Amino acid sequence: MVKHAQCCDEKCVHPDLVNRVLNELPDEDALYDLAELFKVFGDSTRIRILFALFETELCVCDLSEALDMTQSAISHQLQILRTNKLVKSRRDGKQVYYSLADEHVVTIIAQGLNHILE
Amino acid sequence: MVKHAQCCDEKCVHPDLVNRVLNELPDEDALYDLAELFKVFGDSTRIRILFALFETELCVCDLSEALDMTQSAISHQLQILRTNKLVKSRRDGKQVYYSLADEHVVTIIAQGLNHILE
DNA sequence: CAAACATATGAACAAATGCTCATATATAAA
DNA sequence: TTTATATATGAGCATTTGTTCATATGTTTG
Repeated sequence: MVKHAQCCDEKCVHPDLVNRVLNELPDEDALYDLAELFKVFGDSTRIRILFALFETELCVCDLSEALDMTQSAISHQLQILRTNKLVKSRRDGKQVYYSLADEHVVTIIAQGLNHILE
Repeated sequence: MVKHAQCCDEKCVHPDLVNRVLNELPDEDALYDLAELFKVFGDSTRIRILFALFETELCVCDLSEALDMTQSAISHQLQILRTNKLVKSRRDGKQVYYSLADEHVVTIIAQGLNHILE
């Protein structure tokens, strides 16, 4: 078997461009956080929860019924949404009501829809 | 062990709201596609690739060096980005150059950054 | 206080995901 | 045409992720 040379072992095709890119790239932390944020939107259960909350605040029980899913599954996903500051909650007696944390959520989803609908 | 009643076995807390939500929810296909789109943004390697392409088109080799990752790893991620129409490619000799497919990519990432930066 | 109900959460498990390694394909150069 | 280089891709593997099940926590009611 022949040992192939790896592409770009040395400075290769466009070292100048590579350097420019490296200078402009946001720091690792920001990139990681950004990916984490989009990861939260990247699940259809969570997207459905967010869409449901477009209308109005809802308690866990309502969400569970609207999306036809286990209360436990919904609660787990709500925790992720809460941790990432996409929803907020308030308790009223036995129920806990969830609502969108801010307008960014709507804007981000709207941009995503734009792309989907071409 | 006591058998606990499940929450919402019957129409529960706000059946009216639940119905309204059900009427307004986009169809399953759209929700799935939307989640798929965000899932693509939800990985820091792919986010870094997209950021790198903010500057200029780059060949696989450049990306591989800029992000300090295997050519194979980059190619695999580029395939995902291509499949989801977030980047486009053109061949020039041995190199294949990648660039952003359209402005939506920039807009979506910008909205994400807004949320990160509070 | 005890019982009932709404929600939260840890553990376990199956499915999805991202990387590596080996290799295939495409183009250029010798 | 043979060889070298750039990119693409399938298989394997380790990690992550979403759901379920059991149970804990918090609140109201009797």
